[in-house]
Amino acid sequence: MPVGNGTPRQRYRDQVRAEIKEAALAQMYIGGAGALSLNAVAKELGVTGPAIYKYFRSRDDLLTELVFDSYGEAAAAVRAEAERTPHRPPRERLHALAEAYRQWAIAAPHLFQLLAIMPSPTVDSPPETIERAKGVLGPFLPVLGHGRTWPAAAELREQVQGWIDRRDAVADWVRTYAPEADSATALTGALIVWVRLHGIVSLEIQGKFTGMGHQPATLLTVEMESIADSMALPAT
Amino acid sequence: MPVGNGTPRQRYRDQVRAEIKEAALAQMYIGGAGALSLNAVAKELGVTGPAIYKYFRSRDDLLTELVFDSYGEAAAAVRAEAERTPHRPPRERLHALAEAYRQWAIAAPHLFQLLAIMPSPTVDSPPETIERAKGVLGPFLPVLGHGRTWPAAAELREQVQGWIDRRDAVADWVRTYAPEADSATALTGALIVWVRLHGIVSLEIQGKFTGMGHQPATLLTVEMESIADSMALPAT
DNA sequence: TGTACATCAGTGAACGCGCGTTCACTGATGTAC
DNA sequence: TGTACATCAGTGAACGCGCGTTCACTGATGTAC
Repeated sequence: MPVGNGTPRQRYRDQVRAEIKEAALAQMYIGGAGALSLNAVAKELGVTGPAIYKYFRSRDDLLTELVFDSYGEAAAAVRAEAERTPHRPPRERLHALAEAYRQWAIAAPHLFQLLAIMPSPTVDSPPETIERAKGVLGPFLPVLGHGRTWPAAAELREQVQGWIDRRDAVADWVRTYAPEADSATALTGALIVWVRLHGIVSLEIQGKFTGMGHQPATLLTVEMESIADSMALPAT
Repeated sequence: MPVGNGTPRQRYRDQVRAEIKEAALAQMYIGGAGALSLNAVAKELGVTGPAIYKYFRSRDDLLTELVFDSYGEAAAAVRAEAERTPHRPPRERLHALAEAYRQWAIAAPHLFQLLAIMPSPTVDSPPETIERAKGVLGPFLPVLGHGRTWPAAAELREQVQGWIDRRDAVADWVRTYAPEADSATALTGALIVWVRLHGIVSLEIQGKFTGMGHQPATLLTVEMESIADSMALPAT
């Protein structure tokens, strides 16, 4: 969203839109995703309810845009970590990327809920959102491309390969992030990473680990190290 | 809940309570957990809203009881599978138990949401509920007790051991299900199983795998086999 | 620089909705003598 | 077996709430000549 460009009116519009989003997120941060009320947001901004409709067509529109932004932020967090140390060993980078995602989720649990937990019945994912989701897992692809899949994952790998063959968008996506890697290897690895990462982070965010005797970070390390071992990711 | 005992009045009460729950679940099955309205349930039963209050003190009470029941059903599904083939190799049983849990979740996605996904802000988990949750993972314990933890999991294992040492309830729980196993080994394994199982099943239930080129069952097999390998679970 | 006009942010009233919950009641069911 | 009484399931009206959304409006801001 271009803030700071255009006519004064346009700049004002962009700023107010941003303020609405901010207030909406603050509200969801407290009450959890799903606790979004346009009237409450309006009151927070010192404005009447209908005023919001000058900036967003509906509640769903606002929500959809927030989901969209969330993917962007998650992707940015992972990408930032990837760019921080581009030349470290793959094994080390895998841990770092996973932990970066986890830290982002912990810092912004309402955003995490928005894109990963919330059963969003009304908010369907438009194509652009799916496009954005690819950015979250993307940085993992070149890292995992340094490994290989293991025998027990052969069948899964075949299914993934079939997906790559059938869908150009998927093939392109993998090639964009990991042009030098074997696509099926990288994507199979990413699938496993995604599933394990989601398992740990979603349970942690929902507070299901409360009172249990382990540290989520340790658990995440064990899980990622397990993938690194299975895929024989280089440690140097 | 004892249906069929007591005075006629009591039996009637129990039956109506069951009907209310059933209608509530049917409603949540359609609209997702969180779409529970007492008025709608009452209408479904051909009764006015306030009538519900003769059977449940409040909406939250009803929800809490449904959550409680859900844990019971999940636990029953896993236990049933465990009792079906008690003498098979641990490796095989691990796969079977995990798949049984997955199948239960797929068959009753609203119940799964209720206990695993729903951000339940108002419905706190009473101690009895926690007690029930132990029944879901319990049957995994003796199976995993046949293995050993691996080097990369050493730190996690220590944390788990500390938890066992500090909390008698935890120690008792593990001992009940796996009296002959090393507690730390079984519990560390169960933690990993839980996290991976939840990762896959929650994403599948939420439809996040839609359009992707893999079968969840294959993914689950890969993940459980990975645990079996890491823990050197006997295959015979 | 000054005036006429167009744009558009925000208001306030209103719509219709469904929600959880309370309360005094009626009428059927079950119980005790 | 019959009658008096107690229990209690369910009703209907009402309370107060907040929600998303529409609409005609006013008044300030920006634009064009």
